[in-house]
This record gives sequence, structure tokens and C-alpha cells, in this order.
Amino acid sequence: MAQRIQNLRRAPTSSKMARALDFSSRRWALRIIWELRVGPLNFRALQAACGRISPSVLQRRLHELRALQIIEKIPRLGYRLSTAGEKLFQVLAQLDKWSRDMPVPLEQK
Amino acid sequence: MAQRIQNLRRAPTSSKMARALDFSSRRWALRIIWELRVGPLNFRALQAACGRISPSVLQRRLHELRALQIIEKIPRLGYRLSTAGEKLFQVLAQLDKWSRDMPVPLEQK
DNA sequence: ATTATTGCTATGAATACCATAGCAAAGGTT
DNA sequence: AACCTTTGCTATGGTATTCATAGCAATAAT
Repeated sequence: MAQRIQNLRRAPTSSKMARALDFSSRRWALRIIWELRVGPLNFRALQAACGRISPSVLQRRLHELRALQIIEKIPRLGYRLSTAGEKLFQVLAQLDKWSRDMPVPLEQK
Repeated sequence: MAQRIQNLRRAPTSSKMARALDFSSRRWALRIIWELRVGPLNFRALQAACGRISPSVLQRRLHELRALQIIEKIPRLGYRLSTAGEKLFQVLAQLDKWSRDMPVPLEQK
């Protein structure tokens, strides 16, 4: 385990990781996944859950997330996490924990 | 553990998490942390490690990350992860693992 | 003294994101 | 059936973010 992390520290950033980080930096991408943790949500419900996302961006992200097979569209219920999406949720759960443990409040201008 | 995740699924998105997700979506923010996993890097080294980041954005992110006390500036060596930054690295290590296990390649246009 | 490296700042163009309005299709109600 | 509501999206035009590139003062190395 410690060994695994040591190797991670030495190895150059993999292209897969570079892409994952790049994708993570698209606005609302991770938030959408996080909101879907509760179960399937339709377009408007997701919009409301995210707070202030504009529909054009939501629409774009949904397409992207579907192309990556992180979420899937189901006929009457809207969108839900795929298996890969569920695994990504587990990672985000760690981020949630981290954010709660942060000594400095994560305020941004 | 399963219980903890169940609770996460039910609870609304905390404001701390919302901010963490928002911050994660600033371009290069997580990548910078990931590149610093190897140890302290100076400005130009970080620039090179990230590949194509423009100096103005790097500069801005470094300020933000310092304000959040995720990284710290050390006189001759450049920038390095703080304790909180190291913890965030652990989360990113999970993301790295996830990206490697992804069945669909994370390609983006 | 000269050259190279480093840490930045400035600038203008390209891209991403925003708020808002609106509309066709489907579902529910009377 | 006629009406109203909800839903999933598209269109538009403005604002913010990020980009590539150039450059410059300060420090370090030769």
C-alpha cells in the first residue's frame, strides 16, 4: 500500500489520469455525478439539485458523461450512474470527507 | 461503512462539498496538486509538468491553493503540498486508480 | 561581466460558461 | 377532447475564464 503510493509518486502522470483530471475540471461535471448519488434524476431535477447550472451546460455534460459511460439515460426516470459512475461516486465520497476535515474553509471569490 | 455511504446518499450536498467540487472544476487545479505529489516543484517545473498551462492561470491557481492552505511556498524549492494537500493527493490517488480501471477510454474532444 | 534561469505580468484572441426566453412533446386533469 | 403542466431541450447574446505568446526584472550560475 505504502509501496503503491510510492510508485504513484515516482511515475509520470499517466495520460488516463491527465484526461480524468481534465474532465474533472469541466464545470459541474463532478457535481452532476454527486447529485446522482441519490438515485436517478431527470433533467429538471438535476438542474434544481445543482442550483445554478445553465441548461446548455447541463445538456452538454450529460452528453459527455454518457459518452464516457459514467451515466446512462433510462426511459422514464432520467439519468443514473452506471457501474463506473458508482465507482467514481466512491472517490467523490472521499473528497466529501476531505472537505469536511479541511481546517481552512474552502471559500472562493 | 455501508451505513456511512447510505447517509451520504440521503443527505443534501453540503456547502463544503459544493465548494470543493467547484474548486475542483477550475482548470488545472487538481492537476497541479497531482504534479506536486513527487515533491516540491518550482514555477517553471510545474509549468512543464502540466504541459500546456499558461503562466497566468498557473499563477492564479498557486495563489488560490495557497490561500486554501493546500500548498505552501518554500523559499528555494518552490511549492509543495501541505498536510491538507497530501490528504487531497490520497483522494486523487483513488481517481488515478479509477481512471486506470475505466473500461471506456476517457477521450474528450 | 555575461549568460541562463526563474518567477512572474501584460495583452489580446479564443473558448467556456452564464442567464434568460422559448418551444415542441408528453403527461395529467377536467 | 380541450386544456394546463411538466419536461427536455435549443437559441441567443453577454460575461468570465482560459489560452498562447511576449517580455521583463531579479537571482544564480559560468
